[in-house]
Amino acid sequence: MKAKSDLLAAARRGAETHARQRASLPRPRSPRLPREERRAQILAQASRFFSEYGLTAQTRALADSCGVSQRLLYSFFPSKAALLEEVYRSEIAGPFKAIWFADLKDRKLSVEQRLIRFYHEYYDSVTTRRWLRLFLYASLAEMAMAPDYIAAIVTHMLEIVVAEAASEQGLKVPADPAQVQEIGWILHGAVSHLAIRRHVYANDNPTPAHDVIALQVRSFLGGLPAVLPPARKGR
Amino acid sequence: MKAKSDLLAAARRGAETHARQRASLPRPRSPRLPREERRAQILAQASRFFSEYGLTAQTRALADSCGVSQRLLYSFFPSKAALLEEVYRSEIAGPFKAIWFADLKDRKLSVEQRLIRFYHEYYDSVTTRRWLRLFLYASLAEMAMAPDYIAAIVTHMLEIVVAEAASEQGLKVPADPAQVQEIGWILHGAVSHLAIRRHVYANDNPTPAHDVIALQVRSFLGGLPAVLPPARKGR
DNA sequence: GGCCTTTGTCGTCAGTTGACGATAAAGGCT
DNA sequence: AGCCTTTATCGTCAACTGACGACAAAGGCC
Repeated sequence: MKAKSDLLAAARRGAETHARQRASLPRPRSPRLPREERRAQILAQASRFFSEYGLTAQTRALADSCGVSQRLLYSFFPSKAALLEEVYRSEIAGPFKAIWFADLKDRKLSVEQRLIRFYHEYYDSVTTRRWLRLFLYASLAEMAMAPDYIAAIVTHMLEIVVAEAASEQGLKVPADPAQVQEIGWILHGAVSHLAIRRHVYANDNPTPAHDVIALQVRSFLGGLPAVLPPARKGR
Repeated sequence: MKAKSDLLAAARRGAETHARQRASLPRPRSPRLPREERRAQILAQASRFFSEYGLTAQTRALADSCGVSQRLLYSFFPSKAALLEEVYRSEIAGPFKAIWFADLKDRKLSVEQRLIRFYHEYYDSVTTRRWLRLFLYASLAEMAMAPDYIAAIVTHMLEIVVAEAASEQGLKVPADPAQVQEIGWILHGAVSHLAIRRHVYANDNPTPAHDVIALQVRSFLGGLPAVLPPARKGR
């Protein structure tokens, strides 16, 4: 059982800290870079790093993984908390593409085609290992941003999905937005949970994720008449 | 923005450490308890504590929240890692009730009734805030138990659910168990994600959880013909 | 080459943090 | 009460950890 003894070490340290210290190699000086370039590099590495080892992982280990001294971090970010905020801001809302809203409403394609295409892209570019783990770590630590993100973006998206699907099948959308959202969450939750299973629970299944998503979309659309009433008149 | 400055403090410490130290009150001596009783009490508090503040929260803060000295913890558990293992073992597989397997196969009720009843109980007694947060913290830290739990229990359960639902609707179950599981995960993932949203993302929606679950079950059953082929012959 | 701004590192401090040896308080037993 | 086993705490150690003042190295510019 590898995880057992490593659990704390992995969670707290974050990486092979001290690897160099122990060997007492003084670490080759990092080449001079323009300020913004170095800052971007550190930020990029920080998201990888904290997404893997958690928000409590240490600044020394992060600096090591960036190949710079720990002190340098503090010339770009006033504190670790500020760095974490920056990582979160740049990584969470970033990958969401505005064009998806338009694509979801594009009636040149069937709703099934639109949903499958959308969730394929969503799964590949939003719910990546990195994104998911950051989002979960931040939510668990009660940085109150998960609700913001969900409220601002996903909620709107769910309503579009349900409206389009209902319209195509001649079903009536409830007046209560909370009700509409929970119906949209049926599909969105299934896809999100697939990502969590694969990226966080490491529950691997040989079926390709894209095939599973197509399955989920078909199930959702097939089940819609069981949860929505028929529309009043013809349309 | 409360979360900002508290983020690290909350994640690392865990509670109002030092509250007493600062006030320099010497903490009233804890009453003598039988060994097993004290041990159970500490274990119970430890699950509450670590589920809230994460596995990296500190033993001193835990001891404070138990009302005992930090040293006492080490007379019951050889190390923090051992304590965490114990917490995990006692909390994760524990709430799963063997009787659910039998209830799911009880054909005196419709599959819809069985699934709604089962997932109501599952939601209330397994995917609690405490359970979920522990499970997520442990999975993120790569204690390799999530796969164990899923493999041992959930997988079996998914196969029963799909078999029962398919049978009732005269649908054929694929020979490939991976395929069957992914179909079961459509519903299980939706329910699990509901729990994550409410307990971890703090995404509250006025709709009662039990109503949402009923909705999810109806959607799943209604969508089944769209993902499973009809059975070969009559049954 | 000398100067000077910018970039990066050293070394250290104060507060933590897991762990544990030594010791004290409880309370049962006689 | 005196003794002894069990339970609980004190005090401390060594490693860790966020933060930062002081200093060194680059490299452009004249």
